[in-house]
Amino acid sequence: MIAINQQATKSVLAQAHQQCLALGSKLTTKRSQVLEGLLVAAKAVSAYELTNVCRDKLGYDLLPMSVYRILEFLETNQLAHRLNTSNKYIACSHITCDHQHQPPQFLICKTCNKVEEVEVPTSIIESVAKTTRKAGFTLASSHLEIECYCNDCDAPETVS
Amino acid sequence: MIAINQQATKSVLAQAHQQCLALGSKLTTKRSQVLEGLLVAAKAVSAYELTNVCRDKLGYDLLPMSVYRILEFLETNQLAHRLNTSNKYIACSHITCDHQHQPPQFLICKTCNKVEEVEVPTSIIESVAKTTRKAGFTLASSHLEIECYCNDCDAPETVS
DNA sequence: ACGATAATGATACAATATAACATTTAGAAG
DNA sequence: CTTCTAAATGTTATATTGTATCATTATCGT
Repeated sequence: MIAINQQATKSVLAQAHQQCLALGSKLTTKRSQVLEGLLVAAKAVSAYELTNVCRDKLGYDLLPMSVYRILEFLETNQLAHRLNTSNKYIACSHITCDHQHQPPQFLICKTCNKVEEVEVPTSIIESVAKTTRKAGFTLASSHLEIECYCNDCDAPETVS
Repeated sequence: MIAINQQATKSVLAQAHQQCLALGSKLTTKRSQVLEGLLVAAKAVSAYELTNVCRDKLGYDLLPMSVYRILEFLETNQLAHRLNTSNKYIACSHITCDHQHQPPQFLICKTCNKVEEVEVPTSIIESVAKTTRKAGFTLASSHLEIECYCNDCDAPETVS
């Protein structure tokens, strides 16, 4: 199990390296370490939590300031996402795909921070764009974050 | 203009007072002051910014800790909303309506923090609920926040 | 008036984020 | 191979957002 995950991580990192090159940037050692931290965390973590994951689980020593900078780089290169509703970060779950994606829709467990990344259906994008236009605004991003409970955590009480 | 706004604010506060009573709680002086601060701000503001608005524009002296507590109260009583994407707060724009509402959808200008609060269309709620269920999650809230630019601020460059 | 509960005051501190400047590293130009 | 430049990272300080805790005050039913 652990071996398989390590293998999978390694392959994602290799792919990420290629993706950076294609975008004219470089996945340096530190950047790769931060991305690896996101992958082993396997849920949304704050920049400071990620610093701890990198140190405790991987033996990488990174300063929070560097982690913030690198997370910004990873976002720009579509390797990670920032979740605005929780001020946390996750690895992009589509690093090993090569097709273009719709804007992401994140299903975020309020309890354990597990995140499922799916594509925003076209119908929603169109509906949101229309509403936005009607209200006299211009859409900046269709990225959606939805607060949920995952099956492991279950809602505290019945949700209507 | 100023007189009209003051009048409008007063009427919203009176309505808010009634709404609290109906919910078995009380809109105390401090709480009313914080709500008034949100109303005169007329855009999304952080708790600390709100403290400043209350002091500078209204002459009310409030501690940030109190403001946080009161904002939580106002949220519970559906008089204010917390915007998770920006860690800011706005007055509910439906205080003077008395019908039940759909979950709110917020169009938020990234530049000036102006916010338009509309209802989430039923079709979106259904779509999100379905996606969520399919992924093995339970929806916690359909509250949506959309990043936009308002007409006064315009997008920094053309948005696709 | 008395006691219980709600509301607010006050202080401290935790968690998240950025600014600013120094140093090191990696490539390009000569 | 050196030197210059730009990118990346290190380092420190500080700003911003949010919570915990305990003390004090106000409100209300009895």
